[in-house]
Amino acid sequence: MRNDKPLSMPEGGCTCFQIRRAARKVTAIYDRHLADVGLTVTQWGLLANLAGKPPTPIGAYAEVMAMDRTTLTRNIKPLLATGLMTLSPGPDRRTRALTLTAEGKAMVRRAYPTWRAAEMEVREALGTKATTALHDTLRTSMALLDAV
Amino acid sequence: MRNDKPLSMPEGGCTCFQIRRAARKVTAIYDRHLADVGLTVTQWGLLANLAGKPPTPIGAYAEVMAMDRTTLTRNIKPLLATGLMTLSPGPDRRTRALTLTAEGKAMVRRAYPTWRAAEMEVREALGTKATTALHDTLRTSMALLDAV
DNA sequence: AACACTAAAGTGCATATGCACCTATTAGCG
DNA sequence: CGCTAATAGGTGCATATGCACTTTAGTGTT
Repeated sequence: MRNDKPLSMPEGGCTCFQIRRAARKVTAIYDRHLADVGLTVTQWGLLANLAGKPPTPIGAYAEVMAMDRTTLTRNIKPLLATGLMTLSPGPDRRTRALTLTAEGKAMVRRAYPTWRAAEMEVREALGTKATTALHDTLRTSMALLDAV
Repeated sequence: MRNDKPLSMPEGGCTCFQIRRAARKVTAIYDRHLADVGLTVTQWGLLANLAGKPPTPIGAYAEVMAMDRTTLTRNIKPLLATGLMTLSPGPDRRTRALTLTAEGKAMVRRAYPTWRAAEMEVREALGTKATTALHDTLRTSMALLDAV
């Protein structure tokens, strides 16, 4: 086997590159839609998933969102600043629990159709079959990686 | 159809959330391996894909890497600072062309096995079938989204 | 040549990401 | 009770991301 060019196609063959590229592309679509209501897709996710939950500590919510705890700490900053969620003291003096405010709930209701529009744009671009394949593949892959 | 709870599972059902979560997870694996040689996966990608290319202008390279031009401008900063690549003047006084330095080429050779190790870790966690499915699905999906 | 238009790249701002490290508090154990 | 472990959370630093805007340089038209 010749081996002069062992540095083959990291961009085409690198799983990480592929998935990051896809994340950038898809994020751009969602962010473009959600900009109409002044949210990023990350912020939308944090708000929408908190809706209906009881006051949730930072660490627990980070786990739910599969996000680093310190990343969550920073990601909620603009949401706290705009009054869409609040940090209330937990049972523990260490703990601080996240809750949606009334404004936050209103925002979730307002942003929902916008999120749906983004979701539909992707769904229409991909078609039903590719959309299902993408969801299934990602879900399966993540389950396998989480198991490690 | 009842519609009292229209705000259904954005985290499970949101394509964007799924793909960003996957990107975080996979990035962590690659970054953990590549930290051994002092690179992030983004930096590895930028170095490895520049190897063998003639001096490439910023904008052109951003397009190759499917990355925003201004993001590339910033991502190359640590690579320029550590002397792994250089910006030389292009044919045009507006243009600045990227090239790997000798140190950069050496780094690519050195980091290659490390990258392979990360790739293999993911591949082994997923198995051959899921790995192929992930690659194919992402490639297909991106082609469909780029077409829009 | 003068002026408008386009192209290449950088900056300001804001967010997203995560490791290493720090602080405060609680739980547990002798 | 007092010391130690573990737990919850925040900060510093560095990178990653991209939109809006600016700067500089080439292009083209009259």
